[in-house]
Amino acid sequence: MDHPLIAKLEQFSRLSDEDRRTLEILTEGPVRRFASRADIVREGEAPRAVRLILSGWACRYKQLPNGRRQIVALFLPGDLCDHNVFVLSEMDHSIGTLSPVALVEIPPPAFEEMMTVRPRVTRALWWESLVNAATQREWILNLGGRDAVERLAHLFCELFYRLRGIGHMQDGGCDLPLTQTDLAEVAGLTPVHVNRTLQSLRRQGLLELRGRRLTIPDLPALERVASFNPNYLHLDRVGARFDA
Amino acid sequence: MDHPLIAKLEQFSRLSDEDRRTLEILTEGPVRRFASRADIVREGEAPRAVRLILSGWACRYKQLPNGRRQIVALFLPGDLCDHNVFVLSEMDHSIGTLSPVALVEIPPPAFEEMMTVRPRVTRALWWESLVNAATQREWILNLGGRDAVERLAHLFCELFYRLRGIGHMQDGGCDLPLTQTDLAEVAGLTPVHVNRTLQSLRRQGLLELRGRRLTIPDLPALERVASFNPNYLHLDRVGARFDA
DNA sequence: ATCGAGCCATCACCTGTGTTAGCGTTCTTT
DNA sequence: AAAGAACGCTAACACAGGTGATGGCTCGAT
Repeated sequence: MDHPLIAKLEQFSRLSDEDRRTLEILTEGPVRRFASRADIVREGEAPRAVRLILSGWACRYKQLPNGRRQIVALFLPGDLCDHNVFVLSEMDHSIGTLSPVALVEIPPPAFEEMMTVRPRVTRALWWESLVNAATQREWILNLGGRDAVERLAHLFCELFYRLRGIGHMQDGGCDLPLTQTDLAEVAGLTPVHVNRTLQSLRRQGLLELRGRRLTIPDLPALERVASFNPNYLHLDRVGARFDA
Repeated sequence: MDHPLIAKLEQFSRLSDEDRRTLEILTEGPVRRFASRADIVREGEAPRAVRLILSGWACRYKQLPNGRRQIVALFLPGDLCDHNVFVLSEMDHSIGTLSPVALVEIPPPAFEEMMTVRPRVTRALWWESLVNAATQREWILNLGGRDAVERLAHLFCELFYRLRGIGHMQDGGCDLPLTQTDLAEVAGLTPVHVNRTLQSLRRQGLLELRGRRLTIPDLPALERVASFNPNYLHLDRVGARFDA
């Protein structure tokens, strides 16, 4: 398998062999593995290292006193849990897995040293954190401005682009470990209504969803339904990699 | 009036006279003024400088093709529009004013130079950008997990803390330039329902709102209604400034 | 002094989503 | 092989919030 962080950053800028090697060395620490549905960090704990997801799906989530849980971000392979967390004394949210996950923890000093010697990588990492922020904003728009059908359609469009960027889409399809309850916690809906909404998307031929496999037969159509605009992903070099 | 950025950063760490002077010099460029309801930057434009709000209220917003507008962040005096935007080639959202605004634009080189010579300020700026990210997450939770009453109550709690941090709360009250339509665009509601909800908050004695002035007579009560937890604002030094 | 534009308020009605409950299937565990 | 848990699906009903329309107030422009 290709290195997911390198694959991700190369969507933004071309990296030299030297850059790539630096990233490989940085992330070759011991691999930590987590079961599905386990917590990686909990709200209230002190942040320690920078974490890189190597495989599997994870999420940031926050819990309300009434028991409701809201997923506020999804982590896919190649995603970093914010570079500078260690400035903060306490986590304001938890990070948990949605499937079995493998990750490495990058020691902050190694991270900072790399920033001084590899400017192109540093710039690419700034890009990645700005894209994260933009994605958060898009989720706010999604929750505040779109109805259930548009909201789920938008989520699947985003996942399509993000998974393709790390080479996880094969012929319009991907593995989707999320349950309908997970989707509900992402979309701010109830599981029942997620089910209704998925039925509707399927009936319209916008989605196939069998077992743990998602297929998007007609991405442009889905994008139209979602009023999806990928500009917030800032995929500057995408033409170089995916055009015919 | 005190320097709003310095006031803000001192909620996180104590700054030296030297640090303060550096920040003052950095932000003493020409002041640009905008009328109320004007755009500062538009989606699609290339980002240029780092902007610091000196006075007035502004917002990031995104527009849906159906005309709906969603405010995804509020800027108060002392707030910076992300440090590193200039890495991106194109804005994915617009920034507009909600009241008359004065701001300075900090040239990126000056910014970067400061980062190399004033580590404590740099750290404080990291803190500020992490707090921004945390606030975005909290807004996602707000939209996804809370009903209209809780949502508006939460917003007013957040504004209380943020305004207090920059010295803009006087005896439990502040000026609130937002119209009910603005509140609707923040909270993902219709203006009509915002009106209903404000009535309800007023009837419960949680809020006074006359003219452009907001008073919160009983913050703890409002916090309870909102299930507000200020941990996401990471006000590490707050005890040093506001305790009796 | 008058006009018009915002803004706040209110009403009646409608609809998207939540709630509760139940059933069948598939996976896991033993 | 059996039992239980998790998950997907459905249905009937309830309600929070959206829609559209209207009136009154305030305030700046003419």
